[in-house]
Amino acid sequence: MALKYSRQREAIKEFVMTRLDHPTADEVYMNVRQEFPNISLGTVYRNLTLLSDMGELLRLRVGDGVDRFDAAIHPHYHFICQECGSVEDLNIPIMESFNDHAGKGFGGQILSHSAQFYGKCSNCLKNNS
Amino acid sequence: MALKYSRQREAIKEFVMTRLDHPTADEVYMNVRQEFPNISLGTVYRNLTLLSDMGELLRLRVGDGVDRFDAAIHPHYHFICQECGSVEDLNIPIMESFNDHAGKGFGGQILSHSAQFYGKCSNCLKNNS
DNA sequence: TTTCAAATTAGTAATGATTACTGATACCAT
DNA sequence: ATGGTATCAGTAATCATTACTAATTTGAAA
Repeated sequence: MALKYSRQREAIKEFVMTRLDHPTADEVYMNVRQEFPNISLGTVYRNLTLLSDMGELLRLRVGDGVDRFDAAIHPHYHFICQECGSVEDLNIPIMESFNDHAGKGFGGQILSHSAQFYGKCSNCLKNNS
Repeated sequence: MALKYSRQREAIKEFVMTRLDHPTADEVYMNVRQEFPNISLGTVYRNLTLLSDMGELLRLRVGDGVDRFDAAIHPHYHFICQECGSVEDLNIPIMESFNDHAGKGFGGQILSHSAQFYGKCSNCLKNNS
């Protein structure tokens, strides 16, 4: 099971890296299809999973039932717009002390956390809906 | 579409309220079936969704691909054991200032957040696996 | 450069969670 | 008691994701 190069995997990774939003497998599929018209959705999923497992991508689950993929692999928080569903990275550093804070009076051991922030993105604010 | 009483819905809500862990729809189904052997999984889902929409239950998505339901409807953080997958409530208050903190240098408007903490639960710590 | 085993692919079938549909039943105001 | 409608059980459909398989691609050794 030594890893072998594949042009499809390369294109998938390249595409995710160009995006600041957090494309779903289907969005990746739709776009990579322009370069590889016969690529299959299974190939996209397999490679996204592979790249995530290798730590070259982040698999993101923000609770909308679809997996999203993020080329920014450093730990960070996410913002989800309640209006349009868009997902953005937030630039504040991870609050490490939050782990200890949450562990007060808790019997187990807390090692990490993730957080999602909700509200309106700048676009939806502008269109004041 | 006035709401009508149903014994099934009552039993579903009752069951979730007795539980401190966060049962999935299937777990609710398995248990309510003891009282209503013919209840269908669809009925369980419909009522869990209805109760969540009415704000009497919380629908929880912690990223394991299954929806969980929580009778503790006040906002609170969750802990997920990386060992056994169990989900527990954390008793610390929501850190409201986190919203403003995260909004620094962000163009949109942050109204709320959720957070999940990961590690080992007390049970798995005890069995030091 | 040819060769060949192993990894990867495209295509498709299978899975698992959830939702939608339908005719029968239960609730409840009149 | 009755009639209208919400709810039900049962089942089919959907959606995201994973698994399977025969054919193709890769890359290291001959």
